[in-house]
Amino acid sequence: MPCILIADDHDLVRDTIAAYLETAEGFTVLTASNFDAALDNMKGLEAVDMLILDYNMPGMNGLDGLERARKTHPATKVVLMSGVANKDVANAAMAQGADGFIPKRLAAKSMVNAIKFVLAGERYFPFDFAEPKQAETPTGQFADLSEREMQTLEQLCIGLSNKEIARNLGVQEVTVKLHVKNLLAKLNVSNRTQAALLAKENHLF
Amino acid sequence: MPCILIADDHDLVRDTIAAYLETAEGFTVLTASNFDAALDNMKGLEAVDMLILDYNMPGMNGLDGLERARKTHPATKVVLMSGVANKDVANAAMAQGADGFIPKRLAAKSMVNAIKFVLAGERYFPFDFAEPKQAETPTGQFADLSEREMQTLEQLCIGLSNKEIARNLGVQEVTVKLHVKNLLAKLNVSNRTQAALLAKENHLF
DNA sequence: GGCGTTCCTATACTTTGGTATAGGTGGCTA
DNA sequence: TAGCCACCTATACCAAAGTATAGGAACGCC
Repeated sequence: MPCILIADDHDLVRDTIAAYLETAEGFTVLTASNFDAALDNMKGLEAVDMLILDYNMPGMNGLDGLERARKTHPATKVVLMSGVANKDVANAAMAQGADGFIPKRLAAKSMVNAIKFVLAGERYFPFDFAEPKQAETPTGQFADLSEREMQTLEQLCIGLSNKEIARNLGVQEVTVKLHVKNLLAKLNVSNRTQAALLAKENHLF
Repeated sequence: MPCILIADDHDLVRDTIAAYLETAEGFTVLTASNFDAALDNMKGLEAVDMLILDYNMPGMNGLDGLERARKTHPATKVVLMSGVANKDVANAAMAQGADGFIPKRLAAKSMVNAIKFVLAGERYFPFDFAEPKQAETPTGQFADLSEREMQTLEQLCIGLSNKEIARNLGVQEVTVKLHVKNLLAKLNVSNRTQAALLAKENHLF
């Protein structure tokens, strides 16, 4: 029977998940309330098949905890769990060798499926994180770009020059320069390349 | 008990998968050897929970088949299966509303897990497709960049100016300009923004 | 009407980016 | 040894990008 260690500083969250995995699935479940306690717990017995780490937890220190856990216990599957983390964190975690990433909004049944997946040797990555649909109203920093500035940004994102953009938008080059200048300020970046990169990172275009 | 319809023109593949799902999991499995036969099969009974479509199959016509299947049977989960398709196809399929994508190289056990996933209302997307690791030797156009040019490109990808790059690399600004000019030519793009975008698209940095 | 906003244009300017040409170093290789 | 290549530097020039300031047209809003 698989043995799972859950480390999360929220007692309620940790214990309910543990209880669910124990009763519904029959897993052996250990718990810890912070990162160091988790590693301590694993020292005694080497039979922990999976370690579930809360991303926001004392001692975790972002992805450092992941790295440390993987180094000290290479045979144990390590899965990150988070309630707030975004796609980038999940991607980074997977890139650093996590065996899975569990958003807390996942249904209990799906979480179990994910865990089984990982125990079977697969890696679990929640689909909605793969290409998160951008909110129709652009988020945060992009929200207060004007119509024209947004169109300009779009052209920046294919690497066009001011002249080309001017032609495409049917305005003078000076106007494009103005738009560029303004959008750089609004996005808080210092040149067009950074603006394009930023927009791409946020999957705007 | 879930009812699954598998459509694949390779008899061996189709029937072994069907047999496996029937015996090992107890699913009810129907089969079809091309796309139109699959749709015909579904006309009679409305109880097909999941439709597994081979991406390369007579009548499938790329992602057209996916669209047609989804329109005519909105209640049925549709999963695409392929032995050769790459990440882009998988992404496109998921974007068009497929409930899952199964590469044929998946272990049988994992495939079952994926199917259960989808039947449970999740969407399955194989992790290795999410961020395919770039070949260590940079592909094609990036292959003949020199060491320094590659380093320069890396800095371009965070939107730095020539001056900043020069400082970071410990050389004069003119030298950076030279590297930039050369790498633009090698990558066949016309400015630094396009170079950065291109590198990012290929997940170089 | 006056006000604020977005959008457009203009002139003028500085900085940055990109090209061209030339030359020096060191390493590798035929 | 000669030749190639990656790398660095220099001078010079032109094009593109970005800044600053000013003003006009159109719109909605109080």
